Amino acid sequence: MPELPEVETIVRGLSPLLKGKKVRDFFFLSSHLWFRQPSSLKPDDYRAKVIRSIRRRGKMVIFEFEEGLGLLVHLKMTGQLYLAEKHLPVDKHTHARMTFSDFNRELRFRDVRKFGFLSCLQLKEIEKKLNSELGPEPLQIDFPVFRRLLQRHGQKRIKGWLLDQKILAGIGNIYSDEILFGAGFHPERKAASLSELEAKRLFRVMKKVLKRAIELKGSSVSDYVDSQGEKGGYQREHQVYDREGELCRRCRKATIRRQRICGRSSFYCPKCQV
DNA sequence: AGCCCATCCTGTCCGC
DNA sequence: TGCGGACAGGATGGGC
Repeated sequence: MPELPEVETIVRGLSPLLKGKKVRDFFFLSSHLWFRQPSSLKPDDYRAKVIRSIRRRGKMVIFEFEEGLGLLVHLKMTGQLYLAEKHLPVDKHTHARMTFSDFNRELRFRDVRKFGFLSCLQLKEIEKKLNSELGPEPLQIDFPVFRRLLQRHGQKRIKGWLLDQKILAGIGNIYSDEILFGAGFHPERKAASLSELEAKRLFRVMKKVLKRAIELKGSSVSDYVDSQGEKGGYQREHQVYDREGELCRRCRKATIRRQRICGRSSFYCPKCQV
């Protein structure tokens, strides 16, 4: 599932290649993608527009075109956004394509489970939506703000706290489990139960895990590939995620437990995480 | 405020 | 070897 490190990797891959390129054609291949998402613009409106920038906010990708046009993309669990040679055939899971007049590859949106979306909106509308739906970026936040957020939502369990996009934007099921293992906290600990020192540890580990995952171009579980169709490498460093029944890599005594917490499969070491 | 559940969707896996 | 059912999960919305 593309979370912050995966989406960051995609954006870093797309940005240098697509910045300044002019759209030739943009079209949806699946009607569900068009009808399920509110849009104020039509795909045809993007014709001949130049891409000014591509950026990430939380788990979302934002394309900025000239004249205030924007495109908001969320990959949810199985979405893919990548560049492909135009002549390569599209399969039934490819739902949108964008071609360029000055680039020999095309941008494709593919999503097996159809949870992801593209939203054709003005940049101003996108900004408004992001500001109302997302909390701050985990890699930009400073410790005092982080601590305040822990206290403000203190009754939440720490796993649900990390997963809540309104509190912090970009962390999903894989990284919440890896961060909690790294910091040594049981996923059901209440956010407000962390002492100042413990909060600092969580803060530090959160940044370390996310940065390392970006270095390795994300975790390839499920369908994740980057903008060039390549897999990431961070899954090789997973300590707990999807390791149920395996030996804990830290204590070498307990085995990793899997438990449904906050509506998600949660993996943790019962000995190392308290 | 926060928890739980259902919903969207389809490929995969398990048991018979 | 095949079939049916359970399961996975990001975000949302409803009910408690």
